[in-house]
Amino acid sequence: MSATIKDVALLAGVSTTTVSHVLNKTRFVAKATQERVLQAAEELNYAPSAVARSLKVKNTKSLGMLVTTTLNPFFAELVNEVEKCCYREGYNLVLCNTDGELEKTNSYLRMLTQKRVDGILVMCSAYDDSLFSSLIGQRNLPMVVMDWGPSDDYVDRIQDNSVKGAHLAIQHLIEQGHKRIAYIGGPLEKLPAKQRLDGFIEAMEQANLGVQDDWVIESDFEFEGGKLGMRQLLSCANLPSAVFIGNDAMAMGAMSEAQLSGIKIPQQLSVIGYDNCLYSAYFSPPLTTINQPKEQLAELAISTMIERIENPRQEGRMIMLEPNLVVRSSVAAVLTR
Amino acid sequence: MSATIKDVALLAGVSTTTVSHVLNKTRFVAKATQERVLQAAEELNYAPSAVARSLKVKNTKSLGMLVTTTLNPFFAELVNEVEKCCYREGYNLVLCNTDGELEKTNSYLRMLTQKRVDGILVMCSAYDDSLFSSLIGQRNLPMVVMDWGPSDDYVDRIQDNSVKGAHLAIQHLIEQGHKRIAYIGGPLEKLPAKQRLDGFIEAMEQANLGVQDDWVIESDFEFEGGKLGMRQLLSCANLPSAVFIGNDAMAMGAMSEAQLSGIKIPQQLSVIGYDNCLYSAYFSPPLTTINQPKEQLAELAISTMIERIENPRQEGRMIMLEPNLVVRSSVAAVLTR
DNA sequence: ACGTCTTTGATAGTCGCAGACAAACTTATA
DNA sequence: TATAAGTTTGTCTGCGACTATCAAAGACGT
Repeated sequence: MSATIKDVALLAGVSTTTVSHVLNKTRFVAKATQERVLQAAEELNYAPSAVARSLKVKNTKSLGMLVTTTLNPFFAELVNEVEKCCYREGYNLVLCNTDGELEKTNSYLRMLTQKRVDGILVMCSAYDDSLFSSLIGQRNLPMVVMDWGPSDDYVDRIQDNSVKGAHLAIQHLIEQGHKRIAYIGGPLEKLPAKQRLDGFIEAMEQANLGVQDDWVIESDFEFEGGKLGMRQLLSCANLPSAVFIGNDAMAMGAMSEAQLSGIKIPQQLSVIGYDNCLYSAYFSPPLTTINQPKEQLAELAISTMIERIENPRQEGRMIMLEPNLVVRSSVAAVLTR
Repeated sequence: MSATIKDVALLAGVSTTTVSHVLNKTRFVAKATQERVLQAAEELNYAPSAVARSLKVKNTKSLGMLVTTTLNPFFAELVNEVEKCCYREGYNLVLCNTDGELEKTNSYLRMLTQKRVDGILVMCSAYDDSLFSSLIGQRNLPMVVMDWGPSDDYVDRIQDNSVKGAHLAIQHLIEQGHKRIAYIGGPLEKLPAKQRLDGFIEAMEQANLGVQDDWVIESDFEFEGGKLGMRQLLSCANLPSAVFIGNDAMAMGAMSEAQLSGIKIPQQLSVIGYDNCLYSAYFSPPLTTINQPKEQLAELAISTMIERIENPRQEGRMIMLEPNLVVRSSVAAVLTR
């Protein structure tokens, strides 16, 4: 099949050791020899086998990433950032969509350990006991969890501080004069969804505003879920003046539904989202939302990962990321009358 | 570090051969022995090293996917489908975003060959000579190209028939009574962009409709590009009654911009997109667009890939996919007066 | 008791590369 | 001239799994 180091050595008239050394620059080799080797390699179109190399050096320079689904733009953007960091650091990224299925997750976990990836990034956002137990089975494998935490000292965690994000959103609405605020959120078994709800309630209470029961709606973080959530909200006897929606995808679905019902945004209904995905600047009207620092998140995840790969014997760390408000045009000021 | 086959053999009191055989079911082994082995493996949390295995069996059960950027929802959806197929077939997917940079592309190509992936899926859509020459350097590696074709008999190609898609779009507009039709497309060095433009012009000519020069705009397939394209279109002296936009991302940007300028869609301006991304059903109004059969595309790519892996010595094939029209609400009928 | 089958297990070589150890050769120094 | 020191390159083993080839043990017939 493809040429091996032996072929190169033969052609260059040196030992395989020498070839290995010039290719990896791992010891001095006379200029002339070096050139002979390089030329032989070139001539044979030689590509060193990373699999043989990995067997020897015990690392693969690849990372696995477990993510619910990249169909969600937020995850897609995050994966994109992660991939960028990986590339920069010389790693490959093995993409694993779990689709929220335990079986797929376990299967991938098995594949990844067999493939001897150097580490696993987890972004599944469900704090699910069964997943947790699958994970701890791999405890020897460096792992950083990006949105929920098995409370365990062996993995690093990065949290997005969704409670704060929700506060920011509600504060903004309140500052714009809103008092009647609804919430459409994600499934509560996902930590960010839960935190955003908690933050919403907390913020409302702090402002002495009531939260009406049928104004808090649990949905699924998807486009369609937003649409359905809005439909449900619109069926309420009285309507809020603003909605805080748990992520931008749902915000899109919700706005579409509301506008289809003839509701003007933001004049009749203000909307604020969460995530600040790329496309939220192109909604009609452009979406005011809470920004998650995705680049920073990816950056941190990878640097933490690499640090842990190089030094596995440290205790799990927990890093908190700060969200911030991005004002666009989907929130209107309420006229005080 | 982690347990090896030897450890398992030792614990089970058998030879490594036996362990290998029971794990791979490659020869009959007494039930009792089998169970001892399995139990030992379990006890040691044994995960066979795929890297050692790969070295011997000469395949890695992983595929590389070269894609411009998964930031574009169309690619994201496609990657998602591809990943699904890979999983089903027992392959891992190594995600490689090229960002359209030749250097990154080459670097990834090198990494992938070194990692000895079993094949490479290419979805870069630029028919760029330099990429082409990088690719043919890897001619021994199974490859399927999903949206443009190095005219070469060594790779398989899947084409989306964008010319036809453009025809479908324009036909639909014409049927709805439109005669004054503009076009905002992608960069012409990308084959689909070129084909969609060609199809647009062809369809217009067949209908004896003129295409006004400043109504065909070349942009970049991104959200912002759509916005800019629309801005440019709106600055024309006279406006069309409909726009065909080269992909859904640009359609989103364009619609946002138009609506910000107070133009009612579809009443004052009809819009038709291309790709039928998940989110296009949630535009305001929901986008009429040309559907690309993404699942089928992924399916075909993977099955073609696997076939070629199993039988590398066949000549390159070319498969054509058929787009279809999805009618939603962004195109209005023109009243004949 | 011996040979022949059948069933099951062991030995050793292989994949391609890295690196510890050491050899060969050159030059400087006593 | 012998020896030390330095420079450059080579030999050989092992990473962890697979697998071809052998070998042992038991069943069976004669």
